[in-house]
Amino acid sequence: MSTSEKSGYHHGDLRAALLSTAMEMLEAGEPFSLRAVARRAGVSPTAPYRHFKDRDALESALAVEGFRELLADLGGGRGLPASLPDLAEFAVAYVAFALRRPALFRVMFGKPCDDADDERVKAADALHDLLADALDHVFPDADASALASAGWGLAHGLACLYLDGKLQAASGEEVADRVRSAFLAITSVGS
Amino acid sequence: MSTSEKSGYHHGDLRAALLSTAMEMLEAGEPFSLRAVARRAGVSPTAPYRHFKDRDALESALAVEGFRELLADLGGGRGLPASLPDLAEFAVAYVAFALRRPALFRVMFGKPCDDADDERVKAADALHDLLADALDHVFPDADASALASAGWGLAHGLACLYLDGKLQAASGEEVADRVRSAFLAITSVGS
DNA sequence: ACGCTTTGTGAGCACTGTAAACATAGCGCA
DNA sequence: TGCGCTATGTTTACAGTGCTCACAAAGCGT
Repeated sequence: MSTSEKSGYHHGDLRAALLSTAMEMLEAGEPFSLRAVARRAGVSPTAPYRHFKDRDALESALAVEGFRELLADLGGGRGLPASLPDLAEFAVAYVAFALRRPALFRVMFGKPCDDADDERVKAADALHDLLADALDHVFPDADASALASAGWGLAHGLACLYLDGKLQAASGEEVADRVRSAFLAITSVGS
Repeated sequence: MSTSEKSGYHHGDLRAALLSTAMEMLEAGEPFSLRAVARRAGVSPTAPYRHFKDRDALESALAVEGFRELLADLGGGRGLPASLPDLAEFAVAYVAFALRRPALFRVMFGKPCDDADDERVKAADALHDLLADALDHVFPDADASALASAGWGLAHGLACLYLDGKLQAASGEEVADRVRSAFLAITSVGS
């Protein structure tokens, strides 16, 4: 009641409605367009422009939400990792997120980050910082920044490659196993 | 002469012409559409459909070419890497390729691999195999497959993150340094 | 109660991908 | 040599897209 169906003409909270229907379409795997979300939200094709400058602006907003969820996925119920295997689970969770919400993941990472969008930049930085904290926690003596980039890069790269089918695995479980293996393999290479 | 301007109506080798003008547009950073490449090739808007089923088919062909070049970049003038630093240079070269040809890189990796396109699948596999060979060469005792995935993932992830501005660096040199550092950091973490 | 600002609507433009019917020209075969 | 088949290019057309602009409705402060 509170967020919807007020009168007929004025929607009440179109912005939120647009975001959530857009998110639904993303989850459903439907290709989405500004017009399509407008249609589905029961509103005229140009109404979204009152709330989003651009198609890109809508996507940015979705991406920000995505970053929030990804961060929650990584941080939530886990606390800072304390060991190498804990870090591997980070990577596993990252890839799992990408595979569970492929379209959203693509929106988050598929195109150059719009630097003008502060929220989006901040969200990405938050992720990097979380990684850096985690790695600094496990390896206090190492170059935390380099390690954070490496960790993020590894997780992100594997996510992309599995998402695009460049690497393949039969099930989600198998993906998790392989990501774990990859992570442990590359971190135990220095003899 | 041999590949161009025959009569007026029949182009001679439109397919190749379309591919190369599309590639040029990609390199120039212009957003490309089937119609646009047709226009630029001096041909009617629907002519490309005689040579490519789809927009996707054109992109796949470009991607295949991209994989060829990436492989050449990685293999050429280097031979199989023999040490960990050699492998780091692999990653550096991979990321450098992505930054030097961003649009092409996005075409290669930006969307799910069309499994129906054999050439494209084969090209991607070739890359993975090259990596696996290299890693098996440097670490004969390790799980080559896991290491290859990890190495590819790391390089690919860093490429994406720098490309999207999620990680930042002032110059190409700095990117190279950071990629090297990241690679060396994560491979020397097991004490 | 009046006007200003916010929010939604409508028509319209330039563009895209794609399909279908048509035109041209080169090549194999009589 | 000439005839027709097929490959290749053209035209026309349609639905869908992002986006702009002029208009309409509704809520809010004075």
